[in-house]
Amino acid sequence: MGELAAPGRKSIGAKRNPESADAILEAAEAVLVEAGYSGFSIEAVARRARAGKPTIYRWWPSKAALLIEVYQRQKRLETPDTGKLEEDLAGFLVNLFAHWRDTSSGNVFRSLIAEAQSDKAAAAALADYSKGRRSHTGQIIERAKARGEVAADIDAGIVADLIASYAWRHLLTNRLDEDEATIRTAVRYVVRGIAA
Amino acid sequence: MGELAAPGRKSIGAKRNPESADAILEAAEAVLVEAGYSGFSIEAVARRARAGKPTIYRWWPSKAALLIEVYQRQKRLETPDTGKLEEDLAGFLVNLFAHWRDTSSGNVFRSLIAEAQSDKAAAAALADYSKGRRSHTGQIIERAKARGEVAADIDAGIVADLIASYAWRHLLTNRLDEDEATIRTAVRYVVRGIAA
DNA sequence: TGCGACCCATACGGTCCGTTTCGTTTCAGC
DNA sequence: GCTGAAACGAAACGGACCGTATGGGTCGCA
Repeated sequence: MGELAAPGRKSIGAKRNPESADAILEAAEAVLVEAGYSGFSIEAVARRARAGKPTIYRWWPSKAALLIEVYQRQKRLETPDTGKLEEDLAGFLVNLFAHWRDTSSGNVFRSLIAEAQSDKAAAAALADYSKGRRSHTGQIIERAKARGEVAADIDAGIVADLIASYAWRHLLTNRLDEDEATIRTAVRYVVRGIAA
Repeated sequence: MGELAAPGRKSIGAKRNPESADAILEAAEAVLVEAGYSGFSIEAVARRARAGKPTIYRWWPSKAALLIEVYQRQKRLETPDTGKLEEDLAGFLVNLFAHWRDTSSGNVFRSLIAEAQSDKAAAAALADYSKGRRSHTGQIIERAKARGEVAADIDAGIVADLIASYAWRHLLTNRLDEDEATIRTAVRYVVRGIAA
C-alpha cells in the first residue's frame, strides 16, 4: 500500500504537508491490517510512514483521533432503496458485512470501538458518529413509514438501534460471515414487529 | 476491598496458596473499578494484591484469562418468569442493565469485550461464554413458544441474538441508563414480530 | 530578509510487558 | 528427620511504547 513513500520526506515550509498526512493515514491503515489492533502503535505508524512521532502528535492528539480519521476516509456504503423495508434492511446488513469483511473498515471500526472503551475522546467521537448513522438508518424506516408499510407510531430510532446493535455484535464477535438467510430472518422478525 | 491482605504473604509450601489467588482476583476487580480498563495492568494488580508478577503469570497466562475469571466470579443474574414474553425479556434487560451499572460487572465485561478485539484467547472465551448465554436467553423464548405465545418456526437463537446485541451495544456506548420505556418498546417490536 | 511554522531525527524519563534470578517457606516422599 | 520440589514475594532484566523536548533543516509569507 503506502510503501516507498519518499524516504526522507522533507518539510514543504510553514504549512501542513499533505503528503505527510496521507502517508500517515495510509500507514495507519496498513499497520492495522497487517499487525492488527494489538500491533497498532503510534511508533509503528511513524516507522511505516517514515514520519516523526511529533508530526503525528501535532495533528492527531491521540490514537483514537487517528483511528477516527482513518475510518472516515473509508468509502461510504450506499443503502439500497427497493421499496420493501425487509429488502432494504437485509440488503443494508449484507452489504455492510461484506464491506467490513472485504476491506479494512471492519478492522478499523472494531479497533475504534475497543479504543472507545478506554479513551473518552474515542467514546465521544464514536457516539457522535453513531448518532449520524442512526439517523441515516432511521431514514430507511421513515421511508417505509411514509409508504404505509410501518405503523405511524413506531420510533425509527429504536429500530435503527436494534439493527445497528445486531451489526456491531457480529463485527465484535467475528461473525461477519453469517448466512444471508439468518440475517434476513433476524430482519424479518423486527420488520414484522413494526408493520402497520 | 482487599486491603490489609497480609502484607508480605508468604508461600504455604509446595502447593497453590488460595489466599494469593483470592487477593489477586479481588485486586484485579478493584483496579478495574478504580482505574478503569486503561489502568488495568498486571503490574497494578500485583501491587494492589501485594503479589509478585510471576505468581500471577504462573496461574493466568494473560490479562484476558484474569479478566475472564474475574467476570465468572461475579454473581449470576436470575431471569424472571412472568408468563408473558414481553415482560420476561424487558425485565431481563432492565435487571441486566441495573446489574451492569451498579456492580463492577459492567466494567469487567466491557473490558473483556475490548480485550477480545486484540487477544484470541479472550475472543474464544467470550464466544464460549456467549454461546452459553444465548442458549440461556433462548430458553425464555422456548418457554414462550411452548405456551403458544410465539410461532413454532421461530429460531430462538436469532431472537436471543437480537436481544443480546441490544444489551451489548448499550453497554459499549455508555447507555446503561436507558429509559425503561425505551427498552420495553424495543422488546415489544421484536416480540410482536415473532408472535404466533 | 528574517520570522515562524512545518518537517524529520533523536533522545529522554516513564510505564508496562513477560521473564529470570534469588532467597525463603513449607509440603510430600522417602 | 532429611531432602527435593514447588510455591511465594521481591527485584531486576531487555524490550516496546508512551508522550514530550530539542535541534537542525526547509520553506512560505510579511
